[in-house]
Amino acid sequence: MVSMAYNCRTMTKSTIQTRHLADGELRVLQALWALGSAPVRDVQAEVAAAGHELAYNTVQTVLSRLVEKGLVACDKSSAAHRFSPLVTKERFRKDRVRELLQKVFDGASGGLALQLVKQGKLSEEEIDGLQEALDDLKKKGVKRKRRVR
Amino acid sequence: MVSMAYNCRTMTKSTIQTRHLADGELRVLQALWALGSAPVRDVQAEVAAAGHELAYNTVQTVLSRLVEKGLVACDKSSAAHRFSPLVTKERFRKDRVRELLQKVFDGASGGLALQLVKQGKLSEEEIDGLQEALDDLKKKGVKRKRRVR
DNA sequence: AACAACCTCCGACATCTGTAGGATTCAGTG
DNA sequence: CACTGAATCCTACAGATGTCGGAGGTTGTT
Repeated sequence: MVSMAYNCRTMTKSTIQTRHLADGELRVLQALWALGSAPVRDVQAEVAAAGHELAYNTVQTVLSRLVEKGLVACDKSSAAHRFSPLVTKERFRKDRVRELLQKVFDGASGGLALQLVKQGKLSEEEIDGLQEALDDLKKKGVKRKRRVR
Repeated sequence: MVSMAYNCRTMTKSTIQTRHLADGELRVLQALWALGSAPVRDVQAEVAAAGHELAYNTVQTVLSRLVEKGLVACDKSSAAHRFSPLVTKERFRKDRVRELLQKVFDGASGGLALQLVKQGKLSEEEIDGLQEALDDLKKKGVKRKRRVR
């Protein structure tokens, strides 16, 4: 029924916006990211493996809600339906960061980043990766106006 | 399931953990951060100023819910109660970052930071600040096991 | 065919959030 | 003191989520 709750199906990549998911839904989606495509039974197992036991039916309900929201696809061709994620983990992460920035950090990326560098225990590799990214940024881009939104 | 969702009133600073707040509650809390301490009327005005018109009673309800959750204090000594935040914006931000890290980034700070640097539009100053922070980290911390906070 | 296993579908109920109306109470003014 | 305007308190209702139970359809096996 198309459920236009989230019209995240316009085609420009940057238009897609996933909304904040509640804990349970996120857990199930994460299981799907790990599995790629799977029937309820497997998703349930994966969620359980991740530390959250849930009744079969519960997983099913959550999955169908995710389908309604357009975040998961359901292939009904065979007896046991197979579900698969429609958003990538990367996309989702990006959106969550954006959300956090807007809602909690007044859009100041620098503040969040700084907070992270100070509070997160970064490994040497991570530090290197970051420095590299920063150098890049500085070198080639400071004025490039990348318009989004 | 006991619903002990929020027993955040133990006194050690590091024990306090604010839970994810819904949008409306966050907006009200933000107004309080801006005001410091204020009666409903003022909070309502502040929230409105920030772009969200709400009925007086709505603000009041949200405030009392925040009080229940232990995030806001209510001084009833005078006729019009005065509300004030019990958590600082900093504390809250820190917790939200931690939450995002755990729920969406598998605890990998580096991933989030990188995401930010790439996606967030950082100003030159922010970039400099970050590089500095990173240099610091690298210089003094790499092998020292770094006792938590 | 009859049975057991497994699935899906539908319905349900509790909690949390958004939003607010109506009743009640209180403080200041003729 | 009676009235008025403002503030508080209580109640409500709808939508989103968390969590399932039970009815009823498929399928593989005896």
